[in-house]
This record gives sequence, structure tokens and C-alpha cells, in this order.
Amino acid sequence: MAHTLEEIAKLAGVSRSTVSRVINDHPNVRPEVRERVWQVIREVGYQPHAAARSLATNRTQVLGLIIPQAVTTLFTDPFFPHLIQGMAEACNAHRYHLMLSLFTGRTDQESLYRRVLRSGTLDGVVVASTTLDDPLIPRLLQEKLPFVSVGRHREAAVSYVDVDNVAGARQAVEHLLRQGHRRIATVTGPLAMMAGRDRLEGYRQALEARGVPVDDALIAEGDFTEEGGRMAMQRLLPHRPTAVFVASDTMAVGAMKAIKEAGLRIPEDVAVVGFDDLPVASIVEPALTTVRQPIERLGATAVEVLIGLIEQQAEAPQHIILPTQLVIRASCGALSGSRGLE
Amino acid sequence: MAHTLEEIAKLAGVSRSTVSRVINDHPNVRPEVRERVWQVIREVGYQPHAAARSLATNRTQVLGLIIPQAVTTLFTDPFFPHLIQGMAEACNAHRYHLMLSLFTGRTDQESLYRRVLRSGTLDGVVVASTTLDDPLIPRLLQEKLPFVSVGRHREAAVSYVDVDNVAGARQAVEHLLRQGHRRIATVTGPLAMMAGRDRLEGYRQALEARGVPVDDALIAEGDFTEEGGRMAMQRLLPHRPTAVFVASDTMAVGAMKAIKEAGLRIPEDVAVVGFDDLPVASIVEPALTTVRQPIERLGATAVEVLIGLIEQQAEAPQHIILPTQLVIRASCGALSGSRGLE
DNA sequence: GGCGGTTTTGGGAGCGCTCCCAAAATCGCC
DNA sequence: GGCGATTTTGGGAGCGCTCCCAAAACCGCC
Repeated sequence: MAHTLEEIAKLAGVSRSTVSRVINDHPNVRPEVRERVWQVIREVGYQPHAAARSLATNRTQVLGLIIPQAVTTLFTDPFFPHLIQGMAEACNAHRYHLMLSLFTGRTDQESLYRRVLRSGTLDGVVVASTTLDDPLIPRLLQEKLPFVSVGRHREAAVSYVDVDNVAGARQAVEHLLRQGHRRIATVTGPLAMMAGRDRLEGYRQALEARGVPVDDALIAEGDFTEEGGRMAMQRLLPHRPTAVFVASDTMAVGAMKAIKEAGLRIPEDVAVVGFDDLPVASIVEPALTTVRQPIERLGATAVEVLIGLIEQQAEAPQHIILPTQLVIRASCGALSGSRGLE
Repeated sequence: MAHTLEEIAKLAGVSRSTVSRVINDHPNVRPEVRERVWQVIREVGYQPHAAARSLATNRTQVLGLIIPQAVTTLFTDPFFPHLIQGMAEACNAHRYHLMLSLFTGRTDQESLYRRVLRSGTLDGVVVASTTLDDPLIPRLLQEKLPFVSVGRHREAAVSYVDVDNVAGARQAVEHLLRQGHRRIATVTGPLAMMAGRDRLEGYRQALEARGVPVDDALIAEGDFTEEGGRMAMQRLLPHRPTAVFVASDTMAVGAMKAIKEAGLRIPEDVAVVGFDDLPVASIVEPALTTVRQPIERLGATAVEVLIGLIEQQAEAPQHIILPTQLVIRASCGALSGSRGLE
């Protein structure tokens, strides 16, 4: 049975303003009054009405996660549950709620953007998985709603949290080079996305730093799905790479399938390195050498930056890059079952 | 720049009541007035303020998903992202928002329950993954907040949506029996959960229907994690089963690891059947024969039942059981790579 | 006790919407 | 045109909270 603040005031023998001051931790309430009010609150199990608070304060304590792409192609990527886990924990720790907004197609997008961004429902949003031409970020800038992008963004005004995709990819390719490989292919992420581009850039940098010429025939674009990885690998195999850096673990699973279907062995005929260190990396056979990105920490950091933007009204955009780490397994450079870090 | 309903009324030359009647599709507005108001709304990009509507109507258009267990042990199970995907799409289709409430431990649980259930934030909740002794469902009944359980529940007053765990498990074990197996083990889910119990019941029923005695030494309880599955399988192997029904794909991955670590072959030495048909079922080697449960449809159905409870004020609890389907792969009864349905 | 300064308290009003009921307008019939 | 019935419209008030400012209370000093 819901109680109102006025009822608590009556039960405690004070005014509604005093009750408000108590629950919002304002000064200028005598300690014995404060304690009396808290006692009534505890006995009654009073919980303030969220909408009333929101209408009065213009704050909701709710953060949104917006994933603009079609859920059938992206949300089944295990990256997102881990991101959400990190975000949910950070929200809980700061007494915020997390609301999911997943878009299922372009047809309803404008209507859903308007509903989500303009109804006063959210204090701010975390945006994940935008393409470079997605209208969402200009829209958010226009609405003046605080937001943080998960993934690097070109606009200086955009706060973002990302991992060091360039350095991570470079590390992966350097590992292949140290293993003696010179004919190294890559399955990129979508080049319409910044992560896709950055991981390709790391691949290039590693080759060029060792004076290995970059061969466009050894570059095939994937779409971050397992099937896309398999098809991209099929396009690369006629060019006889001895190794491949695949820009996500999910695509690496597909690439490994293509290699095996061609009757080739991993790592003897084609060594494979992925990117993410999803749980599937240790389930496939041979277990996948990959670049670990701290996905949960990415989500948690995005939430913390966003809360900072909301509560401090900070003007300066923040750019945070988290480190990656190479995890060596059997697909390249380790004995079966071992778990080496570099 | 947010506009108020009063501003729209001024611009359209009508009262606030007329604007309210227009946006809420009430009768008794002249068509030309209605069109004039919509034109102003479109030009201005007006979106009603959610908190104000909520305060006036006692409705939020927000549904919660509550997963009471610690996220570090359950949310990484791929069952949940698929459930969420189905829910999110159903919410979008009905113009509701989906809010996630993940609990990170028992210490903050009471506080978070109170905040989530008593602040007027949610119109209703979907509850997933409760144990039989979890206080959440009695709490929800007490609060009178509409809710739907994902997973069968013993209380007749509880609406739920589930798959036919008993029949699915029976189907899996019947498949093993048809393959000639008689020494069939099982890794159960947690027996504190209804799904854990129902899948064990299906295992029992299939054996008893063929006059095969149930041997308790061939039953080991797991906890729905990969590691739990591996350890349960290690306990079963000394009893020399020729086949095993594992109550989830995630645990089956662990069981397969234990079998291989013991130097045994799948399916020649030990045949394996899982439950879920998660994506990992076709990634492991050999690919896993498993019982497919329509997880997305489970989520979508739960949302639809819940919206029905909220909007129709239905008094009668609903119990919906979705069918399962056996998917035959190489871990038991199929040639490598084929995808047979039965 | 009186005074000035500071702390504490209470009540009005506003946040942006919905609903109710009385007033105004319209309609159809005679 | 008048009448009764029906439709349309507008303004007050309420939803539950926060904030502001005036009033009341308290404190310390002379």
C-alpha cells in the first residue's frame, strides 16, 4: 500500500518540507526530528513516488542503453550481454536504473528516438555500436541530453569510452610476426564502424613496422557475425595466408570453420588470432588466441562517466581508452589448454 | 527544447483538455480540430512528459525484468540475452520500455526490491530464474504489482510462461534409448529450481516408460554453469555411462570437456544431448544434439501476457507452455555437420 | 529581558499532465 | 424559432513531490 510524503509528515508530526529535507539529506533539521522521521519511514516502508520526484526535479535516476542496429544481428553477439552486465552493476552501485532501448529496424527508428529522447524518461544515455553515419549522435547533441559513446568517435564534443583497438590489433599481428608468419591476412570488422577501422589500422601498423608490405588481397571485410567471418575467410583462403587476424571472436569462430572446411589445420596450416576474449574463445577447438578487451569494465566506465556528466554538469567531453591484453591459446603459439598472457 | 501540452494548446488555439483528448485518442473532438492539433504537434516535435503522465495516470509504460540471482553466475549464461531480445522486441511493438533489474548479491536485495517495486516506476515485471524459496514472488503477490514468471511455478495464483521441460527432457532421453543406450546418465540443473526438477522428471519418465531402472549413481546435480557441468560429469564418469542428458547447453559444454579430458570420444564412448539450442551448440566439436527451446518467444510471450494483465486487469492467472523440439547433431545420432530435426 | 543573528520549520505554489463537470455549441425535430 | 437531446469544449483541481520565502524558534551576548 503506497504512502505519500504527506502521510509520513502527519505520522511524524512535521511538515511535508521537513520530510523532504530528511529523505534528501538536507541540512537544517534537528537530529531528533530527523531520527523521528526516519523511524516512521522504516516502520511504514515508505518509498518516494518516482514520477512525482522526477516532475519536480527534472531527474529520473534512469540511464538508457541505446543499441541502434537491428537486434537480430548484433544483440546475439556475446559482446553486449557482457557490456550490459558491467553497466547494470555500475547502475546498481550508484542507485540508477538501466533501461534498454533496442531498435529493430529503420522504420520505427524516428518515432522511437523521439519517444526515448524527448519524454523526460532518461537522465542520460550510453550509445553502443553506432556506424559513422548514424544520425543518433548528432540527434543527441541537438537534444542536449547527456550521453557517452561506447566506441571512439571522431567528434571532439562526444564523450566516449573504448579499448585501444589499434594497439590491441597491433599486438595480435606482432604475435603472428614473432611466430615467423609473413603472409598474414585479416578479417576486418565493418569499416563503417570506428572499431572496424581501428583494428585494421593496428594490423597495418604492425606489418609496416616490420617492413612487411600490406597486400590488399589479404584483407576481407566481415560484419561481426560468425557467418560473415566464415564467408570473409573463404575469400581469403585462395590467397594462401599462413595466419589470420580476425577482428572479433565471433567472426573468428566462423573463420575457423572455413579453414577446417577447406581441409586445413589450425594452427599448423593457418594460425588464427581473434579479438574480444569472449567465453567462446576457450570453447572452440583449438582454443583461440585472442585480444582480451575488458567488456564489463567498458560498460561500468561508460556508466560512471555518464553519471559524472549528469551530476557534475561537466562541460568538457571525456575520452577514456582502456588497455587490451593478448591471451595466447592453441590457435596460435601455445600448447593445447594453456592460457598464456603476454 | 521541450514543449508543454499547454503550449501546444495555445499554438493550436484550443484548451489543454482538447489537446489531451487528441493525443490520447478520445472521442468527442471535431475532426478539423483534431487535425489542427496534430499538425502543431508534428511541426513542434512535441512529446508528452512521461513523469507528468505517470503521476496523473498511475501508469509508466515501463516493464521490468528482474533476475534475482547474482549476475556473475547467471547473466553470462547465453539464455538471458536471448530472453531479453525477445522481450525487448515485444516491448517495442507495444510501446513499452524495458528496464533491467539485476541483483548483485543478497546484501542489497531488500533495498533494491523496495526501490524497484514501490516507487511507481514499473507497470509490471517479468521475473526470471527464481529458486523455489526466493522471497521475491510472495513479495510481488503482496505488493499487488502485476507480474509474470518465466518458469513454471507451483502457486496457482502465479502467471507463468515456460517451455515443456518434462516433455523436452523425455524426448532427449528417448532419442538416446532409440540409439540403443541403456546406461544413460544425467547432469541436472539446480534442483532448487523448477526447471532443474522438471528436466530430471522427464529423464525419469523416459527411462521408466522403457522399463529401464533409474540408477541414482547416474544422476549428478549441476548449477547451469559450464564449470558446474564439467564437475558433475567428472563425478558421473567413474560409473561408466554410455550416454548423458545434460540439462543445459552451457553445462553440456563443460561435460564434453570432462569427457575429452578423460580420453573418451564423443559420441562413440559417451553420447551427449543438451538442452536449449544456444549458438554454442553448433560451435562445439562435435556439434551438440540438444532440445531447442524458443527462448526469444518465451520472452516475447511473457511480455504479452504481462501487458494483458496490466491493461485488461485480468484476474485469472495464465499458464502458457511452449513446445520444445529435438535438434540432432553429431554429439549423438547424426553425421558431422548435419542438422536434423525430429 | 531585549536584541541581533542564525537555525529550523511550515505552507504556498509549481512541475506537466489527466479527468471531471459545467457551460457552450450543435443537431434534429416539431 | 424553440425545445430537448447530444456533442464539444474549457477551466479547476488533483496526482506526489521539491523549492522558496516568510515566520517562528533558538542561541549568545550585553
